Amino acid sequence: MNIETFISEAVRQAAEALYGPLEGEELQIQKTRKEFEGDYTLVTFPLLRRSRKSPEATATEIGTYMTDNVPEIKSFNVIKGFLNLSLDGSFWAARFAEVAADASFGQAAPTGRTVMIEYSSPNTNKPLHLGHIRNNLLGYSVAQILAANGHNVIKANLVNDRGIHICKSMLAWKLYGNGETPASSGMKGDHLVGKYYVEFDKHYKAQIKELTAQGQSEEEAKKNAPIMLQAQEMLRKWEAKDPEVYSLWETMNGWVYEGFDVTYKALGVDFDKVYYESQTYLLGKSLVEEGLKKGVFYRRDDNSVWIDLTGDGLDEKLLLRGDGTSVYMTQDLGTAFRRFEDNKLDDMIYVVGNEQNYHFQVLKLVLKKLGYADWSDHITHLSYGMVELPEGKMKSREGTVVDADDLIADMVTTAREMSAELGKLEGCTAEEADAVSTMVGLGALKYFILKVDPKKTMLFDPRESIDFNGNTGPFIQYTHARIRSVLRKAAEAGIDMALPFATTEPAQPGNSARPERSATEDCQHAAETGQLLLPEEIDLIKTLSEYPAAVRSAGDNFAPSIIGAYVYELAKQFNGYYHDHSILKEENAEVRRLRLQLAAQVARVIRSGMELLGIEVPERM
RNA sequence: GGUUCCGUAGCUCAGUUGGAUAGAGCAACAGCCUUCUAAGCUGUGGGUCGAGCGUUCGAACCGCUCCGGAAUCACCA
Repeated sequence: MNIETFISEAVRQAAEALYGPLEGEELQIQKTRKEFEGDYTLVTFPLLRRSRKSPEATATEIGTYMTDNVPEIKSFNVIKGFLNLSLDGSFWAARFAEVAADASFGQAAPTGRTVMIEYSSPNTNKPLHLGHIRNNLLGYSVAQILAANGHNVIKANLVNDRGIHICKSMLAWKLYGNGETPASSGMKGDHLVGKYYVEFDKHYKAQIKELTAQGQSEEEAKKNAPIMLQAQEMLRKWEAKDPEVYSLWETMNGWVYEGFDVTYKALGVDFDKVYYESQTYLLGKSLVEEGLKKGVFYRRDDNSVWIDLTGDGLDEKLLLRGDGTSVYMTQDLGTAFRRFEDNKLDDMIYVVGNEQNYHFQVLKLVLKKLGYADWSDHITHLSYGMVELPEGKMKSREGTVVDADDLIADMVTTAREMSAELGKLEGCTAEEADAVSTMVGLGALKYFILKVDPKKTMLFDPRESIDFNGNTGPFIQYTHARIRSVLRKAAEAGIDMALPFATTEPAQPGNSARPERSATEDCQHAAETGQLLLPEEIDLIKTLSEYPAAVRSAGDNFAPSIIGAYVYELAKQFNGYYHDHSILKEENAEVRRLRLQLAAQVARVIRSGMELLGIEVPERM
């Protein structure tokens, strides 16, 4: 049952019985704030023009009507214009039974919509860094969240494997590499190629210096540096499919992909489709022709094609070079078009940094002007903020880039040290210690990044390692591990765990493992006899039942941070409960059973929520 | 200059379509392990929600104007 719907319908009926038909926006219902008694609150101000009474009188009138007519409403109180309604314990018991019995809790029914989400999109000339980590984690998590919202999700990666930057690495390797390979150097492929990209830049700068010393202007020197001219020559050869250049390109890209695969695997992200720009960069030209025909685009004297967007507050934008070759926009128009057609997409999401906001604004506008508004409207640029260091932006030239592989390794090492220090690794095999350190280190990193609203610029200070206490991934993982530990102990002690709502199958007659009462009856009985459902337990049930709403909201807003906040709140709340109430030592078997089940459901939802963030949770830590 | 975005505690961040006395974590200080894992729990201090107008019964949230910061406005991708 959807609780919010239930409440708002009940309130609507009460209000309409008292004041006649209402408009939609006149009913404002929200969760009651912690500091007041009650579960849900009606804000009466919008109703006053109907009731023609004071806020207090209106609230009291509706509250009285509801306690008299709605069995689930136990009591109410009025504070200023706010009507706080308290639901009966058995109501929450029934909700809990529903949650426990729902094997796919948090997973929405299929919507039939197909959504493609493109993320990662690396260049093949250097290894991944912290910025890519944010991109990958966001992309993967949003994909998980959309799947949980019932969509068919296609995870796509568009690899930028061509262009002058690739040639720079290739050329530097050819000139200075002495045949070095990942195998010969023991270096990860992407790092090796990245090394030569840096090497290129070093020589390039030296040559510029030399040329300016000879009297050339800086601009001339940049153009005339021999190494740059050679790189451009190499690009031309590549485009002409020169066998030697092409083969080198394939080899070096192969190294990079091997390296990326390792990083992706470490991050726990994957893709359903990988596109290579070398195969798509010629797309989009037919769309340009179409635009010219429709008079949306125009051709300049030098034969280049443009669109004038000044009427929309933007600028004039180039769509095709004078020599007929594509630019970024041409390609993106083409790939967008092809993807919608090939995959029958309902939505297309690009996880790309906010530095490209303008590009996507233009992309959508151009598609719209071409008459593809139905697609344009279903393109979302999931624009995320940069990750900054205390001294500002990461700059590869200044060596302030935080390398993805290094960071991951550091996090795992820190996790291991911390675990050892706390004595958590005693009695563990080496494999277990590895597995837990990896889980916790990555959990800390991922949560740290995903808990921040995607669109905000975020700060990362490499000098202070990421926290493991407080609002962190390990805190949530730890809560899960503690619950699992309790459940293990219960099983070992042979405590009755065969709870009817612990399982997905309906109770079978003759299945002796199950008690005779149903879950709901069990809870209700307990609630009636006052043995179960302490206020803290009701609070936990309330929070548990909000999980689907959190999943929905995270999906609507493409915001893993909403899941993060939810799971943290749940874990925190459970920790307080755990501290105050013993589960295994509870003597009343019925109460103990419910507490075990409550703990089990909290663990389940934590696991499920963390899965949406791409974070694993350990059985012990 | 145009466009887009951001500004909340010393620091890092929440704050769901406008609601009650603005919340967490870190850092600081004070407590809690003979008791299901102390990576935990409890308490204390800490705020002109960048500023000012306006809309409203009610604004951190909506509108306008400033101030401060970021990105972008390439025949790069």
